[in-house]
Amino acid sequence: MEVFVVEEKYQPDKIEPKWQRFWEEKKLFQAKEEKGKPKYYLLEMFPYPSGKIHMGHVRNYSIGDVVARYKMMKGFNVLHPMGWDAFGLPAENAAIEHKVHPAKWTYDNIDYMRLELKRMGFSYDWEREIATCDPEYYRWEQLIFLKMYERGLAYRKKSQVNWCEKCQTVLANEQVIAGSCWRCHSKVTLKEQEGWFFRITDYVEELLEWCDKLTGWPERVITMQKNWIGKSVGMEIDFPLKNKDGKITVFTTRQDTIYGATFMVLAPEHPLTLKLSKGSPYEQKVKEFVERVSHEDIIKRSSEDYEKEGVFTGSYCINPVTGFDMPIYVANFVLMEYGTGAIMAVPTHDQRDFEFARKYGLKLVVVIQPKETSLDPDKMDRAYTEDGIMVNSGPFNGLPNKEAMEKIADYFEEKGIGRRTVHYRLRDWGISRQRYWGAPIPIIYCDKCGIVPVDEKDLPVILPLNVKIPKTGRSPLPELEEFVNTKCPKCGSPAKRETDTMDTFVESSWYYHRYCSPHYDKGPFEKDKVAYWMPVDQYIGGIEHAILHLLYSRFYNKVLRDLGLVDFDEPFLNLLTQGMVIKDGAKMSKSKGNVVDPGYMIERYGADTTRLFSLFAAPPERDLDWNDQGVEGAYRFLSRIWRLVFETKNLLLNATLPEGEIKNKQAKKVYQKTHETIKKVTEDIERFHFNTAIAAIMELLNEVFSLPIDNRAPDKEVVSVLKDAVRTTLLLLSPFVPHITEELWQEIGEKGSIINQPWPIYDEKVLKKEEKLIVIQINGKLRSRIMVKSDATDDEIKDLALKDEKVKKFIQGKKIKKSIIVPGKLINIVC
RNA sequence: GCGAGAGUGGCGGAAUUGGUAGACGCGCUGGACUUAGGAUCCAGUGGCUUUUGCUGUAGGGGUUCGAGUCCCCUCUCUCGCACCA
Repeated sequence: MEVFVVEEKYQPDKIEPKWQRFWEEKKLFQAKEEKGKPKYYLLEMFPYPSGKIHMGHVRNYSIGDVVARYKMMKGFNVLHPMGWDAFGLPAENAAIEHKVHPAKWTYDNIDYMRLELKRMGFSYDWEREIATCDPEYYRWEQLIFLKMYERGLAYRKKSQVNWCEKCQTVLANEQVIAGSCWRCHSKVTLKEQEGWFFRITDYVEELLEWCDKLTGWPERVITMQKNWIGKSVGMEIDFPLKNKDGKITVFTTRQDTIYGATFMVLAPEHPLTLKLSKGSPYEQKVKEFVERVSHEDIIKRSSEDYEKEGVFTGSYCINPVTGFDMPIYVANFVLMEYGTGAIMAVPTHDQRDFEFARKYGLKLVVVIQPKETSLDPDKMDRAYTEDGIMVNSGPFNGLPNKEAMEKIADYFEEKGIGRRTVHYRLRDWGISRQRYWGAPIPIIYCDKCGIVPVDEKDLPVILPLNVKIPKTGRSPLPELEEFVNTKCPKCGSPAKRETDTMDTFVESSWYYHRYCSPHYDKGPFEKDKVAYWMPVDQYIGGIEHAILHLLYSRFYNKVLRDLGLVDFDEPFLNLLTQGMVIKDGAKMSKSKGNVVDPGYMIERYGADTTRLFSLFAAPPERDLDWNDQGVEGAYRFLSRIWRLVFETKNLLLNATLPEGEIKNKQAKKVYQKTHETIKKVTEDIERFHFNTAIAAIMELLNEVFSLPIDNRAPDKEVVSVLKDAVRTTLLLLSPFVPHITEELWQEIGEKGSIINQPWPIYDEKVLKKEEKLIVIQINGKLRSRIMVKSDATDDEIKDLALKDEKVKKFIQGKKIKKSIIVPGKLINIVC
């Protein structure tokens, strides 16, 4: 191709703002409920307005934008909203550090980040923008809270809670990651405190069951949710105390081993622990032990090398099936939170019990024998936890232990000493936060009437803004008399408001419903609009919310369903979890100094290049390795397209599209490649392989550059193929890089926005080639390649292959045993 | 420990159902144009090798006409849960 000097250079800063303005003025992304068009609700996890967008956002939202724009071109009615998860701690910390009010800090950040997102050219319907710190948002959250309270789904209780000293607040179990605070990573301690809970455990079975029906979710996330729910099926069994009234109830999943239970172990927090030792010579020791353990933090107690220790309480209980006197111990490895806080110890068949028994010289009885060998309790060096045949187990002797499980359960239920039970690891969701910057919990405490919900007509309970945030980080609300002091809605006497605020995960549990009718002022959302748009067809966000936000949202949606507000079971049909953005082998972070600022990238290379690189460098689920030279490559690619259009612009403006058979060989090749690319890119976008979709377009462009174009004596046919290829390239590329494609679309004389164009379709007929490349293998090894007619029969292919010079050389003097032909691909000759 | 996923050139990554391993991009090498090149264009680029091949997808074994892909064993890494009774 002849090279001409191009006056116009690709300068993204000149075109990007122009098109962003154009989209906004034409309201191209405003979604309306429309019958006759299939709806598509595309949602990306909304950001916390921390100040600036980061590369993780850029990646998440670029992925989403490709899907949104693609679906629009495919004829879907797309809802693609954006908003702000605007309550939360960093606003308070900023207030302390910079002496600026959390509200001002938050809204300033929102203003700045909205600008940044707009500079990226994302196709959001900004009319639907919401900020969760807006009373018009959280008033509905408070209303839902009241409905939940009415139904007993929100309740107050005193319990051992996770306390983050740095954040000065309570955390839900899901928010404690390996003993540390999910937000600030500092150590979490246990604390007795009263607070509000959502009864997520009421929905535990449904949440678990639906895990298997969420076929559009990554397996990984499903597994994590299942593990978190932690269902285990077993029995509760009663062990009567010896010489005392009462019993100890244990939970076990191994009732088949009960004949081998030789001692009992209680959690230090178990109510019987101190009682049982009272008055015995062991009382003091037990007290000291319990005291010591209770001061150890969660991290230490759950660490791998935590030594298993215990103390004898001085009491015994009786094994209900063997009559054996079981000494009762208290030990640090038994958790009060799980099961009943007491375990029957079977040292022969549980490794922990085994170690404990050896340490304190307790009795071992084998009750399950492996098939091959015979276990001797004195010679065992570890517990036997596999399956086997029951021994020393009275009426159950000789049975395989798996079979005995049910029989023992029946037997215990008949005798009334045990019952089948199911335990879950999932606890109720603690939503009280002792922080200021959150939605107030709409509850009033009255000395006479007790806990009284705020009247619905008095909502919202507005978070007062005229406060000073104390340096300690403690909430100013309890000291704020004008907020705290109120009247009891029931009896009218002076009363006090709840000063805890809600966990910010409550806001994010229903924002996607609110997007459907964001300005509705008669309820949380308009039912028919939610019915039209929901559920979310595609949700995109980080894997870090695999449990937290995604489990809470599933729960919340089910609550809304049971309140009669929505009529579907699950909020998110399909989920895509994108990987982290990495630089120099580590997650981008300020402390590591490897942060790439999107603002700088946009300034230097433009939004299109930034988007293109973040989509091209890795498939969405994987971590993305940020590479500055890779960005250059993306910019270079866009510059090449730019140049191609300007070099051929005059030809394109007057050209027609290809018609009929194309004679020029090279042109025909490009024409076929164009159609192949449409097919490939369409399929790749559908399965979220954006990197290979972009690679395919790059290939097409490389092919286009091979066209024999003579600017002075242009060949009509060649130019028509060029025009078709350029148009197609722009259309296929537009979801990835919308600005440059809009600009060039206009340059080649096309009318209107490219987003309003239908997605290109390929012609099956064009894909059919007259000749195909057939690979020849001999004994599975590649030896030669031949071109054969597409309609060649197997015999013809075989003949041609055997005539091939290279093949002849390899099969010389050998007998051909057989040949395998894969149509259109290869022939393998076995000899 | 349990569960899930992964291991492919110097690098990011392709190979959708067992059928040409390394698409595409980065980097690198050589060349062209140039006062210059960190612009652009052309050619090359897994390793070894007498250009004839041999070898190669963490390692070992297997199934198959044919294995990166399926099966078994081992190693390494990442993530999640972690004394869960």
